[in-house]
Amino acid sequence: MKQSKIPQATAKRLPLYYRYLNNLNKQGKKRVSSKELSEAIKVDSATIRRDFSYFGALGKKGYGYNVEYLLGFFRSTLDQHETTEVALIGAGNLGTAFLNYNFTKNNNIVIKMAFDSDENKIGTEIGGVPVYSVDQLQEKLGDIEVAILTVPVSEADAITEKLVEAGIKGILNFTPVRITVPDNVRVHHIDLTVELQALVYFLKHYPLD
Amino acid sequence: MKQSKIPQATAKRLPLYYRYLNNLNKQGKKRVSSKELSEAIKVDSATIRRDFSYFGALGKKGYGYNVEYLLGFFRSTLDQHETTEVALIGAGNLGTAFLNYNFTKNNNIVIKMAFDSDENKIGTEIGGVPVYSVDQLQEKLGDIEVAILTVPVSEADAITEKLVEAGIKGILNFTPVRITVPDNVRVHHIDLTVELQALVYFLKHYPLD
DNA sequence: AAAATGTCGTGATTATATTCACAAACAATT
DNA sequence: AATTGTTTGTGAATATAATCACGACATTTT
Repeated sequence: MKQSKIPQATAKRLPLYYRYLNNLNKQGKKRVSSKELSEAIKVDSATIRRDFSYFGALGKKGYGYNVEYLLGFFRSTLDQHETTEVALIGAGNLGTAFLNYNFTKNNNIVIKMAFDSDENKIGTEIGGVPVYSVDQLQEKLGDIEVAILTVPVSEADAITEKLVEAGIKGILNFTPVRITVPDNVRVHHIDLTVELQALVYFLKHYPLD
Repeated sequence: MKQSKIPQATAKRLPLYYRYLNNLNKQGKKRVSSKELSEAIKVDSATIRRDFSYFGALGKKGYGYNVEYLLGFFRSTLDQHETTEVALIGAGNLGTAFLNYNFTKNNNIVIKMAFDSDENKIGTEIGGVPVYSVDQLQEKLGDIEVAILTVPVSEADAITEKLVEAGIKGILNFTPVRITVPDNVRVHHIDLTVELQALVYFLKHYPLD
């Protein structure tokens, strides 16, 4: 389970590789080179080869990589053979967008349940996902370990505390709040305002022309 | 305009600093230390001091940073004194979430218009933002240089081409497609599936316990 | 079967980012 | 006014990541 020493930067690219290999496979492509991959996903070809090499010698010199083999390899590396169930907290606009999005298409990740505090939403289904009251977090979560957090800023800290109590191990946090969690809980922040502001900043200060 | 040599990693943190300083200022706080900031936004205090130092000596030894001064400094650095107008393409679930989100609260970024291909949406307003047909991109965009791309995968490449033709310089791309653009156009990718998969991967392979 | 071509895997190099650790400067206290 | 405590700013060290560049080997062509 812990074959560590794979650089984080590499780990973050794995899902990207996986998806593109899936596409190639569906198109019936049999082989692919690091150069081809590079052009498609905009990652330097040497970086791709280096990334792959952390897992051993997956390719053949003068030939490239066998799509099916590589895909199978990444499928098991990314644990795509088993389904990962996640919960979504906060069925507002952004949350609803997720609920209507079919993650399962290419990935074995599925949103199993959602939580909200709006009486009108509790008890209904959104995108086929049942919505429970946030008060039911503890009892409903079961062994789900990953949560998508799309609640308003004002709720973020309180809900986070509840999630941690209920045994959540990973949070994909879309609120601007830098939530505080114990050391054994992993949080990835996606801060949409920050991303937009950063893009604007780069445009003005790092002209590409 | 190009005071370059500020590391990209630093630039990406600026909006984060800016928002937190804004909060402090609203709370009436007069001074803040790198240590305090560090605890709030989960960035090492040495990193914060280093980041700030790229802009000169902004603090006082033994005292910390003056909130109001620092805020003012970042406001102008991040060009927050002038409004940046952006366009949103694709008023689906995710797009609608953005349209209902008030970026302008803390940031002078505003979504000025949206584009969609759904006849039922064209001509309406969502979250106070007018929705036009994607066929009107060229004529309506005006001098808007930044676009948020929330269209389905199947549309991504075609729309991107139109955006580039219409003079867009920056794209915040929420589609899984690694769109191809000329060198003078900047693209930031936010790939929600990849983020979720990466979080799951880290949980399984990089245990924190 | 020989030559030409393509492509990997990786040692070495370079680039970028983080963190340590401490002198210097100021603030607070007595 | 002297002492103590705080916090910056940064040189140096370390860590992480990207890129170069080429030997080795498989494939393809002639």
